[in-house]
Amino acid sequence: MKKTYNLKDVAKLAQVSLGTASKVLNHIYVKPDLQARVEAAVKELNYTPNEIARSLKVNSTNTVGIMIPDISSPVISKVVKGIEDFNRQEGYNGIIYQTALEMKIEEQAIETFVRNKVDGILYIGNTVGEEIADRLKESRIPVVFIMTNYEDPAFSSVTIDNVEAAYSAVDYLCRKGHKQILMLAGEKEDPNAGEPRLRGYLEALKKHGIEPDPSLIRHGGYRLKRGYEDMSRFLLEGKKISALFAVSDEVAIGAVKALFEHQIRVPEDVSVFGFDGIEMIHYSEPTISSISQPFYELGSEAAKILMCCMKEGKGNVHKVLPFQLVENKSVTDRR
Amino acid sequence: MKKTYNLKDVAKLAQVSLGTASKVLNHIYVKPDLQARVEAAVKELNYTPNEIARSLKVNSTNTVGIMIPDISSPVISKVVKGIEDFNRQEGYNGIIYQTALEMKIEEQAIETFVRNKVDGILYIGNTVGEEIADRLKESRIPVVFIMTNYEDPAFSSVTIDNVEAAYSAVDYLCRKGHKQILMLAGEKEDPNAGEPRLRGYLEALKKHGIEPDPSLIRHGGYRLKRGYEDMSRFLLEGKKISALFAVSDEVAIGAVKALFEHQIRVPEDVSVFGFDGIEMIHYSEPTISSISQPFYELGSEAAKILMCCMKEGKGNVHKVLPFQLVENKSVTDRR
DNA sequence: TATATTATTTATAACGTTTCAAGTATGGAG
DNA sequence: CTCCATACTTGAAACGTTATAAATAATATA
Repeated sequence: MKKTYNLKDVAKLAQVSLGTASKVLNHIYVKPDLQARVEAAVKELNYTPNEIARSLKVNSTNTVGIMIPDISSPVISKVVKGIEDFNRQEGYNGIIYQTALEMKIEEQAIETFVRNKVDGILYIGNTVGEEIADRLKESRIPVVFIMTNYEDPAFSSVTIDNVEAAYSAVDYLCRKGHKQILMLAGEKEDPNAGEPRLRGYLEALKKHGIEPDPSLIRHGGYRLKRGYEDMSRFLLEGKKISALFAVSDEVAIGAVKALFEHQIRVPEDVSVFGFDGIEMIHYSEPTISSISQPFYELGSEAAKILMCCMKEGKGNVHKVLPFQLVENKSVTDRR
Repeated sequence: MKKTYNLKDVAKLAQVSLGTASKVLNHIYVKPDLQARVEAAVKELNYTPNEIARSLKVNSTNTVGIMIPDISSPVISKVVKGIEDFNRQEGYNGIIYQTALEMKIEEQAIETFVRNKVDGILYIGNTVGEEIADRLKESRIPVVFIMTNYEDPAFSSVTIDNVEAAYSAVDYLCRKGHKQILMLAGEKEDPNAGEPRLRGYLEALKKHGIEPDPSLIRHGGYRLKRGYEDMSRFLLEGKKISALFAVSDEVAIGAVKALFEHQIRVPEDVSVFGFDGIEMIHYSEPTISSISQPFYELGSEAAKILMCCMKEGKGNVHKVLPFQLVENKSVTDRR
């Protein structure tokens, strides 16, 4: 078993001191001849620095912890891509921890991050419990929340304006003459997506003088299957609607399947409006109008802000990125 | 700035030696009273072990490096979920490195993994270049390839039988009476997905006595957009076909969109068969028949094998997981 | 009771870096 | 030619653990 060389070996071979060898590797000036000898030795021994030892000494790991509900969601994975690409370019690594939005697991995640001395934390969730917030604070690690609603001067955040986005979606539907608009609204207790998007929906109805019908507000989930199930259940009631506003594109696509199975045409019979702007909305039949969130940028922007927090030590930056209304073929004009 | 406590502080407070404190934390027997004192001190100081220091000392990080083309792919993200779930349960962390299948970046990934002393590497790609294989070997880190074709006794792997899977897909189409079967075949030089799936296609045609028509084999990409583009391009030629076999579900879904735009009905005019079994095949219109790969299991199984390699030091396990043929509504009977 | 044996605990040396005070060249000024 | 500043280089001390050998306490044996 060939031993793996360390900096001491390099120094010895180059006939310089450990300190000098270290300097060369950190691009600190030493006399050219010594530098050359060290570099030659590095090559000769095929030396690779031990990042663990460095981390221990300088007390910084160039690693960030990433808490997400579920990597297999198209939304999350796009955000993570934005994060990873930015971090990589800065020479940082990421440890991903899937929490399934469960507080217990979130606590484990934080524990793991603390033990592993991550330099920063990126958090995607929806509800941030007090306990979690407290743990994050006592960890004294910079945190940036992504697409996560939580007001606290101790942390930074990157989001879109969910109320405004939902408002403009429903406003769009109303302008097209829709009056009975079902909302598949996500989780009732979700202060991030569920609650604000519902609020936007209500505000838009109000503006258009439409009395909200409680039976047209259905709470449920965010994923494909739930969209299909929740819509199917609604359709069994036989209630008449002219449009559907879904809390996510996955729910919208699931709902379209349910509508199709009930021989209800989209958009001729019922219009559908989604939320998120995942790639698939352009490939479903019909293509689905939606609010497009800049996932990749949400990720990269958050990573960038975190980088500042880690390097300059300050926190409390709050950035709201713009959304976009994407017009596709799933909404018809009722005027 | 409150200092963060270390094991020495704990030992001092508990009035025991450092070694004893260490033992308690590693669940090695010490007299109950000492143990109690240490535990009390740990709680009192809110002590968290420094994993970095431990890693340096024991020369093992409980971390695995994960090389993948792109986390935002529905296929990859499912595999990664399988990996992460298994690793988490074993107390391991993962460092994800997106390679975009570029050798240059793959080299950087390996370099990063070596510096950070990962205990094992999971690799998803398609082509494994000699250089990459050599680097992996000289790193002396256990490696498991996932969904990646590379024959070398030095490494382990988890895959499905792509030839067999493609064969059974095309065989299925042939049995339904299809003769002019277009294959959107992925990359020509891809020994993992592209090449073997094409081989399966050819073998099935041969078995059914169908002379393969070279103009019905189109190389291209694997993602939604490429599926749409590649199919659109094909359709402009006006060539008649009765079925399409797509190298991936994303390609299939993209192609369905192209077909739809050309007013070609699926499956009435053209049948479509996909590959992968991503969730979306059940939500497209029509639902798409496909070969379902056990993504999650591919990931978790690979992580499990890697765990063995890391702990027992042996490599060279090759596991082939079963695929499944999923019958949906995108294929019609032509007999 | 003294001694041999076993069971625990302790002190100390690593692990591979960076850092900083102290040391040694180098070069310029007097 | 001597003396000082300046420019590099060096040696040793960390960083927070684990592991090992040496020391001590506890128990059994005669």
